Amino acid sequence: MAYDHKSIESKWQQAWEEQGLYRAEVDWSRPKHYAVTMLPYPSGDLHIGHWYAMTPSDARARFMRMKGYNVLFPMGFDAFGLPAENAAVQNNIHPWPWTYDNIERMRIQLRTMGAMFDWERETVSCDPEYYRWTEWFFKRMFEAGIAYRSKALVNWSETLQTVLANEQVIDGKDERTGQPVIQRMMEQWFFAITDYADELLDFEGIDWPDPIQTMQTNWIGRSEGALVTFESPAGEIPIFTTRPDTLWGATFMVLAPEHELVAGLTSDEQREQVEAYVAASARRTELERMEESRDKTGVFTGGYAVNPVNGSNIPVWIADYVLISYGTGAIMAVPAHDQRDFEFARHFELPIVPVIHPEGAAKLSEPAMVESYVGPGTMVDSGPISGVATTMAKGRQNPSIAAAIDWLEENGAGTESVNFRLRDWLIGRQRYWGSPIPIIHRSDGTMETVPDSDLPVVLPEDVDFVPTGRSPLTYHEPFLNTVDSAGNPAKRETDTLDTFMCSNWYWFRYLSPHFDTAPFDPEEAAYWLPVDTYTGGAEHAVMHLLYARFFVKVMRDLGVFKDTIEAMKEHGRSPDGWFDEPFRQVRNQGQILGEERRGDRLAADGDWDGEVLRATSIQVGEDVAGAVVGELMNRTERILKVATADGVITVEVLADAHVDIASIPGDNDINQLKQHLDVERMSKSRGNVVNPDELVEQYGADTVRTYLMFAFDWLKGGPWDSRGIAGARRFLDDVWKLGTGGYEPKAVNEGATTELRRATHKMIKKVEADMVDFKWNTAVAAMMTLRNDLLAARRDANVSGDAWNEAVDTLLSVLAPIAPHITEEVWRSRGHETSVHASPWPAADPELARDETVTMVIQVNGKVRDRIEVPADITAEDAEAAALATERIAEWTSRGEVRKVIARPPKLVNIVVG
RNA sequence: GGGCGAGUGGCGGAAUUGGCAGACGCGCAGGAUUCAGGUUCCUGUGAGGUAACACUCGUGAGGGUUCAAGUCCCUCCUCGCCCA
Repeated sequence: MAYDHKSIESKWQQAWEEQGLYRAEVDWSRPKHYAVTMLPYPSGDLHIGHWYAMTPSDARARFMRMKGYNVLFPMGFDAFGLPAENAAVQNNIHPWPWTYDNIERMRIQLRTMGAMFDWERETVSCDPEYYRWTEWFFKRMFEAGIAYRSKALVNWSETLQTVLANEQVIDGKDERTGQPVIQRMMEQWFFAITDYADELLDFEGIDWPDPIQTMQTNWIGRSEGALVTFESPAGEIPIFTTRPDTLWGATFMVLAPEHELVAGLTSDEQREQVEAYVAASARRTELERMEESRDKTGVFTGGYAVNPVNGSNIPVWIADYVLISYGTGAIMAVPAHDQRDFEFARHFELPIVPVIHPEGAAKLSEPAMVESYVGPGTMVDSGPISGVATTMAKGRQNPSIAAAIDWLEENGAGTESVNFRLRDWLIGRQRYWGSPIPIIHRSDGTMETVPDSDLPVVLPEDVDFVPTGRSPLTYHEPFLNTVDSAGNPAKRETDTLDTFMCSNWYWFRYLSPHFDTAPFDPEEAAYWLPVDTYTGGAEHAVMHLLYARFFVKVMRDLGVFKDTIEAMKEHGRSPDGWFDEPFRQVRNQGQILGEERRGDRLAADGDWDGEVLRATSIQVGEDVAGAVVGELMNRTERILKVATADGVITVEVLADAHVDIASIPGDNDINQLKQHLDVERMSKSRGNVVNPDELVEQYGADTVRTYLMFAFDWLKGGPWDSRGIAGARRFLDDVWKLGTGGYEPKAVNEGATTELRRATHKMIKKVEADMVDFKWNTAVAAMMTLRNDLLAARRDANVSGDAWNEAVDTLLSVLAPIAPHITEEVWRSRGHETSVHASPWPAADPELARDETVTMVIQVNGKVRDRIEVPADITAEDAEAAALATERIAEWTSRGEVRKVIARPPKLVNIVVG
């Protein structure tokens, strides 16, 4: 019988579900493993990227299960968010049915993966049963002062009289109505994530990828320095600086245009200019303002402030590169030692006063400076700290900074301070399709929370999605109008929560999705928490993964885990250190890109040098002509391989060749050829979208899973190649035939039998190590190698039946996590009573896996000159003697004197002959 | 501009972390099976070189450390991500 994936896969998916094979239940007698893969947004179609993310995570969970763990691997939907609301506005479909229809479709698609999801624990974040607790968390955070309202710059549409989300603003205009949008300070909801900044910098005890730790650390951006206050007629201007040692070189100040003292500092002569500038910067987003390539702009206010270190009066400017949301919204400018300040000073002809004497160089002279000096040296013209050395070190590690901070503190001019780049998390969204914020605004302007018994505040369903740019909640009177606790008329909060808040705690809800007295059941939590392995895309490296860490620390501090900790203790497990971080181990997969396109048509002209064309002219485009015309296949340095009608031609591009690429305007160079090739290749443009449903139909889920895990380095991803999948299918066809075809030994050979057993046990060891490490491609390669050994053994029929059966059953066991259906079918057909997925992981016997002899490489002066078979336990002396004794080596050693012999038994001997 | 990561056959990718470069697969070529195509089965497949060996070259470029470098160090080029 041939391998028919269709009947097998649906049969086993149904059987596993009926038997509840993947239902995970608390069992204190067994070790647990809680595996979570990032839950999908219900866009309506499962794409190949979902398979690439989820099926290896499933394989890992299955592997852990076979290793003896009680494994929980749930699935859910992150269902609030923008696309549903856009669909509502564009197609007049309410987000509710749109979302739930999509979820229904995706559930079916997800089932075709054959993953071990425990559907009993499914969680949907837009379900009132779920967001009741999202609101509850918000309430606790509000009560604890972690959720608060404060002014922030927002996108404001004067014509619509509404705040717009960043995604709604394109080029400074509302994307729907085209009305202008300005930046305006307004009251917004925040979470005080900066309170946890220091703790979030600590990754002790968790196993996360280094790049993520680096990204989060940079994102938090801790910098040490001092807070210094400048006096001005309009009031005190505090600034934060990382270089208080250069205060004596501060020649002007710059305030953000939104700074509250701007109006007070502005002189009458300057008022018109200042007001125009403030209005102009309101039209720019923060992102635009931070573009460094932009020309420096700014306006003098006409006001002055006093530098506290020397009493000098320095001019106060405003410029939009200073952001109100960073630090204090004001900076001191030291043009001699800061490049941005230097450029500003030169542009506006402001004074530059050097205060660092560069190491081993002449003293800086202001008129001659063409850029700021940021290197080490000695402080000069800096009052009390003159003569102190300055280094490249940051904070107090730098003697000049330490001296300056000490002086500031002694003289009451400033204090040592730490500033973070991280800002508090703006969580309010002027959107409908999100979790409501359970706040009531009283008529006197104060706020109160909705009582727990009234949670959740439910989104009204009878809303109109008129494309006004405003959230329907803002004009839905029955929702809006309510009463406060005293019975007086009041208004509901109409902001909803950022969807990152919903995805902050979903793995807790999986534990008990229908629990109705708390966000999660402490009895479940005590057993399953924390999450042991969390997998998902690296695009969530900062936001989601940082917010998740923050949120768990908040939960801990709010005492949310109190009952869980009690339950844990009752079961004799120590809760210490288990509730500081959400995920003990995190791994990120790469991304699957669109299928490679053939390279572009290219024509080259030049002079032939043998087979190689030395090109003086290259053209890329559709209608091109030249000596060589074909598709660009590959490029290394100056060498191009071009597939022409006559085969592959090598073209060397001369250094001064003329390059013309039709799709890239202007002058082109050779490097752009490669870039162009790559960009085209990786484009996800229409026509190369990979549909997993079609692949499953044609090859089967097992083949798709195997191919995805085999063809890529999981951490890297890469372009899809539709041809390669045939190899995965051939492998499974072979597994089918080897497992179901029977085997009759003819002439049993002791050596061949031992070899097969050795290969089997080596394979177990290799696959196990690879699966622990998420190295799916090499795990599959090791299985394919055993497949090749089995094919050879069957052809020769020279291994014992026992060795054959051991090898086949082992192959099925280790392949089971990757290809769950075919392995189950073949496993059962071989007479096993229970599921392969409930069977234990095979044990690698180190005795059987050990090689008796190995191939030893003999090198002469580092080059391989001979190979011999030696016993695996050969001593260094014997290895050396054996190496020197071979005929070929004798030939080489006779040419000179043996100066040295390095023996690394049993793999290598290197003989130095000179 | 700064930080992190990467660059290996025609392609995807291996290489036990300093010890045989190219595992495994795709593709391609030759052969067998077949009326034929496909499937399947054998064999080969980094480049040069040879009748075949030998040998020479070869992991983006250049230099260095070492008995030994894809791997470590320095300079440079290119790509990707993050931050400015």
